[in-house]
Amino acid sequence: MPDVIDPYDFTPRYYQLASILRERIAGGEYQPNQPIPSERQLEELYGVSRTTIRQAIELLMRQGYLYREHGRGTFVSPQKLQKGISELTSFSEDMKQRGLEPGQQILAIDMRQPPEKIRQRLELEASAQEVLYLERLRLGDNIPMGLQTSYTVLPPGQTITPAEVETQGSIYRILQEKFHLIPTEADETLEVALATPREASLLGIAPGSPLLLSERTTYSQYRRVIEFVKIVYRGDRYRYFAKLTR
Amino acid sequence: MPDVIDPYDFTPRYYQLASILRERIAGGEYQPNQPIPSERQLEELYGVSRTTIRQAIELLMRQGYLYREHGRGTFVSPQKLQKGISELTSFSEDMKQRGLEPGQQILAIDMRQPPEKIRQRLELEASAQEVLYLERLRLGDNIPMGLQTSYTVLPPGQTITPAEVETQGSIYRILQEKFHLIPTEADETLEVALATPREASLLGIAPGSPLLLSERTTYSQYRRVIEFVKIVYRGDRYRYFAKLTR
DNA sequence: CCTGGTCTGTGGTAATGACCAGTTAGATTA
DNA sequence: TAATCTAACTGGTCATTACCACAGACCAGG
Repeated sequence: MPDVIDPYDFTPRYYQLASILRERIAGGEYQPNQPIPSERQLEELYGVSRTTIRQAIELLMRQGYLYREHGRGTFVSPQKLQKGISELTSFSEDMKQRGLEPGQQILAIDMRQPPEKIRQRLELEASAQEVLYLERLRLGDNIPMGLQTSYTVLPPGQTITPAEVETQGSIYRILQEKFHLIPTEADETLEVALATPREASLLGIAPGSPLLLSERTTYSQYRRVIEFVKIVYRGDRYRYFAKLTR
Repeated sequence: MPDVIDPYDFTPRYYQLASILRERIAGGEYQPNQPIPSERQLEELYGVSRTTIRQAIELLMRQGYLYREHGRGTFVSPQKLQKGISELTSFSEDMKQRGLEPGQQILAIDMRQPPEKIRQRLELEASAQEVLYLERLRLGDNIPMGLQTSYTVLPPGQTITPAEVETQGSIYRILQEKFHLIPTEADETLEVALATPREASLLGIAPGSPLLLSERTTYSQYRRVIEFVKIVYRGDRYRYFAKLTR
């Protein structure tokens, strides 16, 4: 990434500028809680308009790199760089962020009519189409971390084969590459549950052991439900992170 | 809220416009998954520039009311209005959102030197100042929901009296009104824990019962740590909500 | 010594005009 | 008929100019 704006680059200028500033921050050139150059100065420095400058800065603010104070300036956030700020991630990405090698063991995969409760959460009509059912044991560094049950809504007439899931690993990637469906938003709930005998034996713990139960509904860029996922995590191995803002 | 932009209003025009559009959506005038007028049309309709239109729309997108598709239009999100989208809230606000009457029973309140582990999370120097220690039983509709332990950093020399906490209820409000400290960001972790005998008796459950353990570090508008809060919730009574985005 | 102005630099809001980049539907062409 | 092109939308990016609102420093007057 060069240090100047390239007008012949395809990517927007405000995006290029954001990358440059992000590097300056990462490189320690701009220190935490210290101001970066003012908008008017940046205008001079990089030969772009204030409109563009502000777009770049807003992007970096949303990403948590900068904060502003009216009348004072724009400052570098003192955030220790921490992965896993509550963004929408798949289990695979989640594990990688924690520095663990993601793995999985598929227990079931087929197309089926979802039960009534699930059908409602998928916002499907009663004349229900079949959805992809998938039950997987999720591993981190080859150790069972959780048991995941998912119902995925595919475009009518489409299917995903077991082979595809095996090789790709991430359902999200398949959805994106094959159907151009991009998960952009999700609602998640977390609560405590106790392991059933089946869950316990699969996870290698005693029945009745405490679990962290996550239920997630994922929406596409068109605000349609893509999937409903239920995961029970081993209570002793998993911790959930969230970054909240006001 | 009028249906026209008032140039003599103190509030920014893009904010006024956002309110108007939000009402049109709430009133069903703009239907879910249907397009709202294009940016050029809104320019005509409300007599403001496209710059302002776009700011209003971006605001409503961040709030989840609208989504856009390049080349097609701007559409109303089909989201059922749901409270508790992962925003930074206090326990009191949280309870209200769930339709429960928040209550509390203060078990301890004093100024003290925090233990080493806590001091690090508060990002305080070793020459540690005293912080406000508070232990409260949190109630929802007069039923124990959780046990909260908090360490709050006050400006040097300042204190908060038990009376203030009793009457105000919310520490956040006191911080804001008395010290102009606004909580703007927080990091939270959730995991499973088992009730100690003391926790169990306070919460009215059996020792060893599963709990949802939340640890939260809250930051001010100046990106300084305001407080560190640990809450154990009754596993059978509490569920955590989060809204994730990509 | 404090109080209240004023000046200057900061970000915040807004209008205008221009062009780029997807999407769609109707007209045109093979 | 079917494929293609084109024109007219949509939102996305960018430059320029102007003025407002807040913070801080400095200075004059009490």
